[in-house]
This record gives sequence, C-alpha cells and structure tokens, in this order.
Amino acid sequence: MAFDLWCINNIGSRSMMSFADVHQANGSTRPFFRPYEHEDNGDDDLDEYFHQPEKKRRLTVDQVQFLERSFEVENKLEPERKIQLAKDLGLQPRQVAIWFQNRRARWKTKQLEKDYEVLQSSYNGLKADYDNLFKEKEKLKAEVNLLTNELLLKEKEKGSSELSDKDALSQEPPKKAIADSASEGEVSKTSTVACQQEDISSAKSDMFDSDSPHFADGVHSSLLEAGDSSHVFEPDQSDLSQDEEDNLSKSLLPPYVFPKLEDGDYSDPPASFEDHAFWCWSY
DNA sequence: TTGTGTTTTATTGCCTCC
DNA sequence: GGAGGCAATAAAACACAA
Repeated sequence: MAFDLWCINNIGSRSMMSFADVHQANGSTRPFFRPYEHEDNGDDDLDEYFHQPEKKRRLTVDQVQFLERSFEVENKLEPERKIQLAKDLGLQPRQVAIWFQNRRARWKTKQLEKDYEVLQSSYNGLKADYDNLFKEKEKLKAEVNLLTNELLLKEKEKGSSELSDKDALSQEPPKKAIADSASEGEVSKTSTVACQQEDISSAKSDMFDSDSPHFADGVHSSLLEAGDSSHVFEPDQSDLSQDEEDNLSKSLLPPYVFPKLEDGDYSDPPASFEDHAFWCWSY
C-alpha cells in the first residue's frame, strides 16, 4: 500500500509532511498498525490480532508521532483533515477524532500544571515580600509605642513634681479667688492648666530623650490611676501609614495627651481627646 | 509472576452551534 | 436535530517493583 502524502494545505509549508516521512525518520521497519484496515500481509500474529475487533489496541509509535506532528500544527481537526489523516494512518476517522480529543485534554492538563507553577512561584515571591514588610511594620510599631510611653511618663513625672513644689511653698489655698467663682471640677482643671503650661517647653525638649534618668523610674502617676491606663501601655494594634505617622507626630505637640491609637485613627486628635481621661489641658 | 499504578484508547452524556 | 467538542469515566495496555 502506498501512503498518501498528507499535506496540510491550508496551514502552510512548515507543516508539509507525510506519514511516510515520519516513518522513515523514525527508522522503523515495523508495519503500521492498521486495526480497521485488514491487509493480507501474511503475518499470522497480526492476522490473529486483527480478529479481535472488540479489543482495545494502541496506536503504533509511528502513528502517534504522525498524529503528534499534526497536532502541533493545528490542535483542532477539520472533517477534511480528519478523513485524510485516517486514510494516511489506516485508521477510522473516529479514531483520529478521539485521539485529537484525548490529546487536547492532555494538553490542557499540562497547561494547567504550568499555569499553576507560574502562579505558585508568583505567590511565593509576594508572600516573602509581605513577610518582610510585616516584620518591618511590627518593628516600627514597637518603636512608636516605646517613644510614646516614654514621653507620657516624663510628662506625668514633671506634672506631679511641680504640684508638690507649689504645695510646699505656699500653705494658702490655691487659686482661692478662682475657686470661689467656679465649680470644684473647674478648680482642679484650672490648676492643672497652670502647671501644664509651665511644662510645655521642657516637655518639648525632652520629648524623645530616652536617655533621661527619669525614664526608667516607673513614676507613679495619679493621672494614670484616674485615667484609662490600659490605653497608655496597651500595644498599638493599628497599622500606621506614613501619613498617619505624620499626623501622630503633629498630635504629640500642644495637647500632650496620648489617647489609645485606634486602628487607622491618628488623624483626628481633637474628637478623641475630649473623651479621654488624660485630657486635662487645653489652649 | 503478580499486584499495582499509570497511560492510552474509547464511551457516554451533556452542551453549544449552525 | 445533527455534528462536534468537552468532561468524566471505563477499560485495556503497559511499566515496574517485589
């Protein structure tokens, strides 16, 4: 039998090939498997084999190679091409169609595996970046908390020492005139204002002086007792962007109060200050 | 040789398109 | 409604270790 040249005319010269070419290139002398085209070739084994039409038979290496090359050229099978391939390979058109169908399924599976690998490596890279950034963020948060607490302690320490000094120097009732015209709450508030005002300049100069000898004293503070101390030492759970950190720095000036830093809330100090127990001074 | 896992061929059922 | 594609699956063929 002569094999017809299978030229994929509608695809281009690159795809021009024939089953005979593939067969020769493969160096095979084995006859092609032709389960549905019984030839009288005198091969008893094959003859016997062909008399089992219900058996599933594998295509020969050459047939598969030919189909593979055809698949590389075009993975879809037009009817005309299917018939031609079947004729060339001595198969039934349906077999060719099934082979292409299964081959497309295998190709798709492989493609999915490749896509998965690409996505996984991309994910791994992103995760590494995220982990690094997360560590950096935690480090910066700890730094902010440390500095905040340090500043607060210094303020409280200065405030209490000023008060005790004034008590010692003068036995007269403090701000009596003012107290006469104001409520009790206003008295304490006003007196606190007086002492706080004196602290402003020194507080500013000491703000980030962690080497100050007062820093590690564990200063007792009535302010801490009266207020919500848990807010002061509670680790900040918020994420600080650069802008938020800038706002925080600004908020540390005049109202020397450090409310609990809620998530993402560093930009609106006045509102939160009003309700805060530490708030005892204003312009 | 045999048990077991993998690959390949083929079927079935459903869906879409013309 | 028929043809063809696809997903799921069956089943035969194959590979290979024990």
